[in-house]
Order: sequence, then structure tokens, then C-alpha cells
Amino acid sequence: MKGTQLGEFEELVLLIVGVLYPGAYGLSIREEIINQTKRKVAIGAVHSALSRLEEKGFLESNLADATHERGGRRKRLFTITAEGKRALEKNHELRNSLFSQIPDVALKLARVVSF
Amino acid sequence: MKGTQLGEFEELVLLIVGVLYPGAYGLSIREEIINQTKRKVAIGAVHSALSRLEEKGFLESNLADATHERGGRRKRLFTITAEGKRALEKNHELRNSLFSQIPDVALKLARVVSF
DNA sequence: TATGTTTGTTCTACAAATACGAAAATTGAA
DNA sequence: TTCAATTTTCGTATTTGTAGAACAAACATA
Repeated sequence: MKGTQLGEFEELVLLIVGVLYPGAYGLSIREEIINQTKRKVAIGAVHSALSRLEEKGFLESNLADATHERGGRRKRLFTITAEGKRALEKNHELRNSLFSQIPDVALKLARVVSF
Repeated sequence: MKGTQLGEFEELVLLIVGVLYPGAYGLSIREEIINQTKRKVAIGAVHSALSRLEEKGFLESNLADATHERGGRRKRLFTITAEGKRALEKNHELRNSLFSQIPDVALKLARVVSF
């Protein structure tokens, strides 16, 4: 998987950034992943995926103004780039296409074998 | 990416095994990936994904009889297990769900930004 | 303006997944 | 029994995924 390919976790993060638009930043992304997938995620994992996605050109970010809440350091907000969008769509189409090409027997058999 | 989770390449290989049913083995899988995705794949990459998938219980395999062609070591044929099927469907649903939750603006903006 | 608390991001290290290709194994043909 | 063809196995390198501690910035309040 060289450079430009989208990893599994990276794709998840990219999707969530879209879902959260325009309020996607480290902690909100982490929360949303946990809510939607029930899997545990460390904040560091999210941030390293985010910076890799930005390096690859699938995301861009800018610092928002500080909020007026207690604490409330400035958030780095992420949005999907055109390239990121294309990558998501390409993956989505590929997978749908492959899925539809799987003959029924292939899955029926799997069922028979295990029940 | 812990243990049971399906990696990006692993998912691709799993799908292709389904598509190729019942003739999925190392080289045919490699060929099909190249045809369907236009990305280069080394044969070793395919085989290591296959054995990981088998360890995780998403695939099972058995040696086919020798063919009557010149050369031709016996092929190891792979099929999807019920568990593998479930994993595929789960991923598919999650991604479809996330995709549909992305507001249009998030992607429209991406378009505007780059054209 | 100093200090503590909260909210967020960056940094560092390591584990797991992916990639490559040469070597080894197995088979039918000569 | 040796050769050529086909396929898998193996060793190693690179990318991704995971974790959490360290660091930074903002608000509160005194």
C-alpha cells in the first residue's frame, strides 16, 4: 500500500470528517467513531491518521478561533478535499461492484458449512 | 487494527475470493485484483493476506487435485466462511451508513475549493 | 497577573498490516 | 531423471494503526 492508498482506519476517519462537517476536529472525531462503531480509539490514533490524511492530500485543516468555553484551546478543524472525496467515492464504488459480483453460492456455502 | 479487524487490503482480498468462487487461489486472486483495481500487487502480499484471513477465521482453504496441465503444482483454493461473510456485510453496512450521513455541503465545498 | 483547570494537539514509541521478490516445492513432460 | 512450468513459502522492509504522555493554549478566579 504505497503512499496514496487509503488504509482502513484512515478511510473511517475520512468518512467521519465528512459526517461531522463542519465541526470535525480531533476529539469530536474520536467521539463519533466510538459512537458509530463501538470500538475504542485512542486520541493519538485519530491525530496520526489525520496528519497522514493531510499529507496525502485527502484532508485540509485550519485553526478555528477559540471558543468561549472554559478551557477551550483553539480547535484544528478538518475538511475533505476534492481528492479525498474522489478517493472515498472510488473505494465505495469498487466495493459495491465487487460485492455485487459475488455469486450467491459463494455465500450460501459459507452458511451451510457453519450451521 | 487489532486482531479481528479487517484491514483494507484484507477486505479487498476477501471480496475477490468471493467473486472468484470457486476458483480462488493465490495467482488467480492476484490477477483479478490487478484487473479490477489497476493497482500492482506482488504475489507475496496476496499470500500473506490470505493466511492472515485464514487465521482470523474469515477464509478456509484446501488443496485441489493436480490439474493435467504441464507443470502445475496443486492449487490451494480458498472460500469465505460464515464469519468472513458477516465481517464483509458489517463493513459494508457501516460504510454505506456513514456515506449517507455526509451532508452535501461537505462534498460540494470540496469541489468548489479545487476547481 | 499568577495560578490552576480544562480542552486540545503534538510527539514518541511500538505493534500490526502490507509489500516485495527470491527461494523452495510440486507436478507433468521429455 | 532431468527439465520446464506453476504455485506457495519465506525473509525482510515499509506503511498503517494504536497508545498515551508531554506539551500548549485558553478560561476562571483571586
